[in-house]
Amino acid sequence: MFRIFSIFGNEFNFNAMARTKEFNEDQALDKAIEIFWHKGYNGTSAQDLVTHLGLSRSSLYDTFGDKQKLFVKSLKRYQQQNQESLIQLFENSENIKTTITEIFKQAVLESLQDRITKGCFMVNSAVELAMHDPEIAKIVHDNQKAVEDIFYNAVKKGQESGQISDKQEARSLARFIFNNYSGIRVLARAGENDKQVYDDILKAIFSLF
Amino acid sequence: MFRIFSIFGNEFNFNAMARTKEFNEDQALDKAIEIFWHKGYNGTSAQDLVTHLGLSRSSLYDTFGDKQKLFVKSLKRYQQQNQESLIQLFENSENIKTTITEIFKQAVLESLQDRITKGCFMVNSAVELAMHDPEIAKIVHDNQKAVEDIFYNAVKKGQESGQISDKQEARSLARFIFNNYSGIRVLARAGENDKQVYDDILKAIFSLF
DNA sequence: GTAATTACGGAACGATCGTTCCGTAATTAT
DNA sequence: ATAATTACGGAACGATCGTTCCGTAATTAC
Repeated sequence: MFRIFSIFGNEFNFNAMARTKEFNEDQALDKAIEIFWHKGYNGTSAQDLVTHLGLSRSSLYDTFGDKQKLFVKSLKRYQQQNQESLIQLFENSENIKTTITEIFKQAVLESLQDRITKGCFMVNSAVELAMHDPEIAKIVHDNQKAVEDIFYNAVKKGQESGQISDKQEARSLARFIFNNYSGIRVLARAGENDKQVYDDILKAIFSLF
Repeated sequence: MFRIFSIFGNEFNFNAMARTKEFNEDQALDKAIEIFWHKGYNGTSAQDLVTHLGLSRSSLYDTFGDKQKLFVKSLKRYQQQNQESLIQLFENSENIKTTITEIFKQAVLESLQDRITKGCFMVNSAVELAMHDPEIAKIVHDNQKAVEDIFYNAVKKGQESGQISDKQEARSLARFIFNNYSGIRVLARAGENDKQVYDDILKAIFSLF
């Protein structure tokens, strides 16, 4: 920090140093994502955060402000990470339809593998908080639009290259895909672990295009 | 209440009467459904319940046990009500596919009309609680199976009468329909109020069968 | 070293949580 | 009227909530 005081026309420069943080902020945020994802906002106590993040109450509050601010920062980070990996998947994709099926199959795999099925942090937050917290609502809505657009661009590209049937409008298909992705994540969160249920849904989805 | 005491071989019958409840238990449950649906389990305080149900703490606890028991009873009642109305819809249906579209259109209407969009109480509870409360998980899972079966029977009937294409397996289609219904309810809970988004999804869904 | 600043660990705060308890009201058979 | 029972209103409980505060540790320019 660097401060300048001016007293009676004389300037004094103070360049005082402070103790360095003993933890990495991004790593702490990743831990916060984990526990908020698992337990939800209301289900996660300040003590849970202290324990799971491994830093003291004061450090936690000094760094992130309060519980709501930490949650918002976690959710935004999660959003950004997922959005980037989604974009990358389509950038490296040779066949759009195959990539979309891979995305769904991956979601199903996660649902079946995870001993603790967490669903989707964004869907969970939407259901728990969007209605009562405008800031969360905006993040959820922005995410929806962003993901929808990523699917839209992918579908459009797929239709132009003939990989995807153009019987459905690209925008409609993108929204349809997003909707089914949400549904599957809810199913996972609800603890469904019968692979056949997911496979049946995927079969129906991908017979559409 | 009726009690029998036996003292030294003599039986004494006591038939003592008590004050009558000033509220209707089912009406109170409906109020509980409302507020739990709106605010979620963790978001609803005991004071919220007292205020919204209009009865005292003691009456509330005497009647329903505790908050979790009241929630379970509310969710079960909601499940039963919805299941019955769904069955009735298909019993009175002349065209299965039309009825299914009506169900979705109704969900969309509710999402757009409600000033406070509550989504679906079952979906909300699944996301918030199924993972941490086995009793809720069972209700959610039973509901999923029951609703899936209702759709399955309806689809099968529709396919036999030629109202629904039999290109899709009935079981697969039923699960697909359920999945999209969940998705739409999440969208509503997230506050989506652009009719075009819902219409696009419905268009895609119903082009499948 | 000293001064200045920030990080840390943990105690402590007031508020709210879900729940219990108590005194009184209501009800009806006796 | 009395006895027996349950319902009611509201105060009160201990526990936990999110948050703040304080004393000490660490860091670096001077």
